[in-house]
Amino acid sequence: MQLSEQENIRRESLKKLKAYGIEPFPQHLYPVEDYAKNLIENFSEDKTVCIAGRLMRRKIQGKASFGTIQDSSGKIQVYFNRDEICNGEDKSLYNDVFKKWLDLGDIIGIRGSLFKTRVGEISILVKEFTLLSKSLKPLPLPKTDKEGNTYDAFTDPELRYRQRYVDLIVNSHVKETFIKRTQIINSMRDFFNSKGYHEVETPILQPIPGGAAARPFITHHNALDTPLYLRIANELYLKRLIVGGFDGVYEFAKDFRNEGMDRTHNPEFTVLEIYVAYKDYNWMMDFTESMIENTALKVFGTTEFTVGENTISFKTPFKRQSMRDAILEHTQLDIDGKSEQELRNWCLDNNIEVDKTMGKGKLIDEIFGEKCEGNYIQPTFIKDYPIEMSPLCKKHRENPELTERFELMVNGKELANAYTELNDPIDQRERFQEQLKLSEKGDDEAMFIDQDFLRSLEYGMPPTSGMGIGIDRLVMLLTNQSSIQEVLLFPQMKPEKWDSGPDLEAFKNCGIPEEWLEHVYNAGFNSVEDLKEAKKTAIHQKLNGFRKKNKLDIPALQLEDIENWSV
RNA sequence: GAUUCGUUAGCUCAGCUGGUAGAGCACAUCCCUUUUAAGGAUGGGGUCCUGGGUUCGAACCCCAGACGAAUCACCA
Repeated sequence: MQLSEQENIRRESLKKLKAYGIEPFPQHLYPVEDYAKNLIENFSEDKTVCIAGRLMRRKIQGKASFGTIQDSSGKIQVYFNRDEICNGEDKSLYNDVFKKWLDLGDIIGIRGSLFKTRVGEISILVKEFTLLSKSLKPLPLPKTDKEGNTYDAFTDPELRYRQRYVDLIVNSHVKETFIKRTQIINSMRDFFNSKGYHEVETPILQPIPGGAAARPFITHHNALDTPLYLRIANELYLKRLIVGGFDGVYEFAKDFRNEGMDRTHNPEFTVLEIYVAYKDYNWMMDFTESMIENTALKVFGTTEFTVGENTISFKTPFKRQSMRDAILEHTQLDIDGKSEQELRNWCLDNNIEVDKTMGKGKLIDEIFGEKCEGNYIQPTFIKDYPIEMSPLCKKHRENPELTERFELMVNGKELANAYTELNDPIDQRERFQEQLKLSEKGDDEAMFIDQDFLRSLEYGMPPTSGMGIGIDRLVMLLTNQSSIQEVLLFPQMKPEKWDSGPDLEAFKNCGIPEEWLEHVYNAGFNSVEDLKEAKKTAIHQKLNGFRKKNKLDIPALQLEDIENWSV
C-alpha cells in the first residue's frame, strides 16, 4: 500500500514526537472533567477545565494559535499561546510539538481556563496539552461559513457508509440521526415496560425459518451437521412464550432476508414484535397509534413530521379503513364475492402483472399494492386482509374469507403489520398445508410447517394480538431520511477490494536486487506476472524513468540486469 | 436484472472543438500575540478507474470491463 505525501508527513511527525520523548499512543487514562457543549452552555469566566477530543481546526499566528476541539458533545475553540504553554526558555513544546508535529485529527487532552475572545467566542486558554492519540490519515474536513453554507462536504455515500467512523467525525448531523434512533427505541421500550410487558431474546439461528414469507440466509452447524437459517421473523417463538404464560412479550429483533438491496432494503434490519394475551386487533390498533404518538412526543416533542415533500401527523386517532373499502375507493372495484378468475381478469385489464402462481389473496394484494398503497400518506390502518395471504392470522369474526389483520400505512408504505393471532391449532395446521400447496405451485415465499409451533398451540394459546413494526423505516420517517442506509450505522456493502501490497519476497526470488524491490512495485509492477507480461526493454525504461523522477540514490539498471531476472 | 449518470490531487470539484493536467481547501517552508468559511508569501503533490482501439497527438472520441449512484423491477 502506497502512502500519500500527507500520510508520510504524519508518519514523520510521529517519529519526531517519539524522538522528542512524547509517546504518541500513551497507555494512561486522561482525567476528562468537561465537555464542549456544557462549557459553552454554562460559561463561567476563568473556570479551570480539563477536556479531551479531536483537533479539528488549527490556525497558527506566530506566538498564538486558535484551534477547535471536538469531543462527544460538540466543539469548542481552544487558544494556544506560546508563553502560556512554555514557561521557561525552551519554547519547543509550542514551536515544534504543537506547531509542527501535531496534525488535524489528533486526539489531545487539554487543561486550561475558560475565557471569551475579543470577538466574543467562548474559548479555552490552554495551559497544558497532552497528545492522547496520533492520527495518521488526513480527515476530509468540510468548512461552514457564517451563512451556514458548507464547502468541501464529505458526501459520497459509498465512502460515508464504508467509513462511517469518518462520516460521524466530520458530519455532525449524522451522529444526531443515530442518537435519535436510540432514543426512539428507548422510548418504545419504556412504553412497553410501563405496561408490564416483558422483553425477551429468541433464537436468531433457527432450524425452520418461520413467521414470514421471505428467502432466508442458510448456514450450517458443524457439530449437529444440520442446516440452520438466520431468522426472517421471531413471531413463532414469541407466540410460544404466550403459550408458556407470559401476558406480554416483545423483542427488538434483527431479521435477515436474502433479497434485493436498495434504499429501503438491507439484508439485516430491525423489527419490533410484540404479542399481548387476551387482546384483539382492534385493541392493537389503539395500542400501536398511541405508542407511535408517545414516541414522537417523547423524542421530538411534536406529532408533526416533515418527510420529503409531505407533512405527516402522528396525532391519534389514525384513520382506519378496510382493504375492501380501500380498493373500492381507489379503483371502483368491489372485491367482495369476486372469484379468482374475475380478479385476475381485472388485473389484466388494468395493467397489473400477474402470474399463474397467484391465488386470490395475492391478486388482491397486488391490486392494493399497485393502486392504493401509495395514496396513504397520513397514517392509516388498512384492515381485514384476504385469508390466503395471512396464514398466521385468525379468521374475521364476520367474514370467513377475511382475517383480522391490519397494516399501518404511512407515507405510501407499510410501516407495521398486526393480527388477531390464530390460536386454533387445527386451523393453523390447515393454513400451513395451504402454504405448502402454494409453494408447490411455485410461490417461493410460502412458509414451512413448524411442527413444534403447532404442538405448542395444541396445549392452548390465549387469544392474542401481535404486532410488528419496522424500526429502520420508523426511524427514517421520524428523522426525514430517504434511505435505510442513513439510519443503519453499518449498512451492508459489497466487500471492499484491498490492495494486498507487494509480494516483495516473490520479486526477490526472481533475482531482483534488494534496493530495487520496493521501487519495482511503486513503479507500477504489482506482481511477478506483470513483469513477465512486459517487454524487458519496457521494464528497463520504466524503472530507470522511475529512478530519475524520484531522484533515487541507487545505480541505474542495465538492460542485462533485467535480462538476468527470471521473469 | 434494466436504464441513465458518474469515476481527474488527501477532500470538494473545473477542464472548451482532441493540442503542455487546473482551482479552492488540506499539506510543507517562512512571516504574523485574539482569529472567524481562507491573515500574507512561496512551494510540493496526479496510474485523469482499468484494458484495448482511432489519431501525428486522447482526461476528452470508439469498444470492452471494474466500481459506484439514481430511477425502475423484485421485495408481506
